[in-house]
Amino acid sequence: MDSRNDGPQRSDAQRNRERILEVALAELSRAEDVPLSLIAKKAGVGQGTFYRNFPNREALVLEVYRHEVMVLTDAAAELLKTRAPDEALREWMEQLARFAVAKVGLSDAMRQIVGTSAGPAQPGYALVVEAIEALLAANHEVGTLRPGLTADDFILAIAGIWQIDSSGDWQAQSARLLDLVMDGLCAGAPGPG
Amino acid sequence: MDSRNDGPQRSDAQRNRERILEVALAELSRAEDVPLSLIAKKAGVGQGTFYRNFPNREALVLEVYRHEVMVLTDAAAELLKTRAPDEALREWMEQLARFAVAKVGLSDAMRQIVGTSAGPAQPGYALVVEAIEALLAANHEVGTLRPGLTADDFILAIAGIWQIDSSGDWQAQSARLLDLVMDGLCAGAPGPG
DNA sequence: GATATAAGCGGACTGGTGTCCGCTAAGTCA
DNA sequence: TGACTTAGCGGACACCAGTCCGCTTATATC
Repeated sequence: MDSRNDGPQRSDAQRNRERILEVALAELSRAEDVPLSLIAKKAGVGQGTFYRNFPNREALVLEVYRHEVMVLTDAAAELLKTRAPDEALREWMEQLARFAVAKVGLSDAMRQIVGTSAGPAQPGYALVVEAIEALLAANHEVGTLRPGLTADDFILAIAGIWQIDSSGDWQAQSARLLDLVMDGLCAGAPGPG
Repeated sequence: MDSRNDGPQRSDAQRNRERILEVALAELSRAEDVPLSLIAKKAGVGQGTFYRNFPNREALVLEVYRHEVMVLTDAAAELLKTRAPDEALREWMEQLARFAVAKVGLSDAMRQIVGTSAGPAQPGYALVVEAIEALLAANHEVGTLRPGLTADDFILAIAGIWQIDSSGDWQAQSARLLDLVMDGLCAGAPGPG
């Protein structure tokens, strides 16, 4: 445990953190498997500083893609305004799948994070869970989902998304997976009323 | 690539491989995250010998649990003899889930292997795929599965199994997951005839 | 048994993750 | 502006995965 809880940071610390993120975005875009030590060096900070900010690769990746993650979570709210809840859910899952295939590094991070109790601690991860909960709540409201389904259940159900191989025919593969999952999610739904 | 294809091994080589597996079983039972170098040392072989036999941790784990894996795949055939195909499938998935929770190291290995093109190369993995294909074929025969479902689809659908946290209420969690997946697998099934 | 040969050995080495801890300098208060 | 306090720094370090290559020795052949 380090001083990562609250209170104002020292200004140099904040600058360092931002420089790391800047460099990380650039480097991770070039190759997913850049050594973290290289990112630290290019950002002009020591190993210690780097790891104090991002205790492991997953934490860094999640933070680097925070912007994209926020786009995704915003999309959930948007979809709920413009579509029926079940369509919104399905469409959102498709966006998620596209995202997973495009950002392999993020898929790796998600595989690591899902199913560890440390998961919800990640601030970026919490956003995704919130978006999911909103989607599920809207669907439960109108009775298009099986009863008792939680966000955790949902996350496990779509775990396959993070495993799809981006080479090969991922479009067909993810479509088949999502069809199947969607059917599972909706089976036994009480229906409207 | 090394001489891992066929032909008779030298006797000392075979002895070494067996000693490694012996030690690995003991060590992995004590703790899942034993350093591979320690296993090599305790088996009295060099790093080179170790890695020639097992190019990475997953390969070793898969081989160590080969016996258990074979029990599992045998169970598939057995279930198909004694039950209706859909019940057999469901029961087998439950065995798989129990297995995944019990052998955390194997879950880690499976997460690594699923979704990489290197997966099917693992001999132990191929056995599991065969078992799955038999279960699916039997179900397709009697029309209890959605059409066009392949073993790959199935593996992705149950990917969540490898993510279940063994601490916490994994029984309820896996039951909910399997209910959901099963409904998805069966949705749109043509039915008998 | 002596010889040839290549399968197999094993440990030094590379490169990466994550930790530790003595030191530096930013913020604070007078 | 100077002294004090401590958050934060950063690089040496420990440890592990995986590779490489000169050497050893099991086996085949005579």
